[in-house]
Amino acid sequence: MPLPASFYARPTLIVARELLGCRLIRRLETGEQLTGIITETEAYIGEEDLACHARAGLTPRTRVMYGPPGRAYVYFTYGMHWLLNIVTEPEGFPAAVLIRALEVETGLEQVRANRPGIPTQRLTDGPAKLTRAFAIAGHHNNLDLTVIENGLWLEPGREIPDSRVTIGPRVGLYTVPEPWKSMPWRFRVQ
DNA sequence: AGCACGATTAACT
DNA sequence: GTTAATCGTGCTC
Repeated sequence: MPLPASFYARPTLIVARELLGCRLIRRLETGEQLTGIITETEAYIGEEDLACHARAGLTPRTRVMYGPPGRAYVYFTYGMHWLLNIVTEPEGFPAAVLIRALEVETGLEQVRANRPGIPTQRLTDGPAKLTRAFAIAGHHNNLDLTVIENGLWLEPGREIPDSRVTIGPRVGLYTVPEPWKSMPWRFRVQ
């Protein structure tokens, strides 16, 4: 059963922490399923957070983050990469969790085919790597992830104890001013 | 209309 | 450690 909208309609930091260990499932058009356990997330929270795209307010790009929780916010960056986020908080408040890394469970052969020439350990250890590996791109933007019909959803997976979770600053923020640059909103499984 | 830059990656010195 | 690749977005003129 997919995680329901009520799971995502909570404070973004709670959702980011609890998504660790959850299973991401991508059902391809062929019917084959790729699954992985989420091992790294980051929270982006509201217009005040100057690292969050919503700092620009409501625009065509950020509209999805203002929408209902449990939708995919997939955006294009650096001219070549797609990044997967999941919208959080009640509708109207712009926030999301970036999925930064996962551990492939099933569909490894297909994942390898999507990431030719890449060593197994490196297939999905970055936010743009996992979208390529799982064939997630712009057409998934604004997709409802609380139903299986759309071919992309999440489920409860493994329990991750706090002792295995590392919390630290978000990465890749070069021109973001303090305090936002250093907020400990990144969650990783050791 | 023009421009600077980016929630990155892979290859390279 | 550095850097090229590559283009949509939002801001300035």
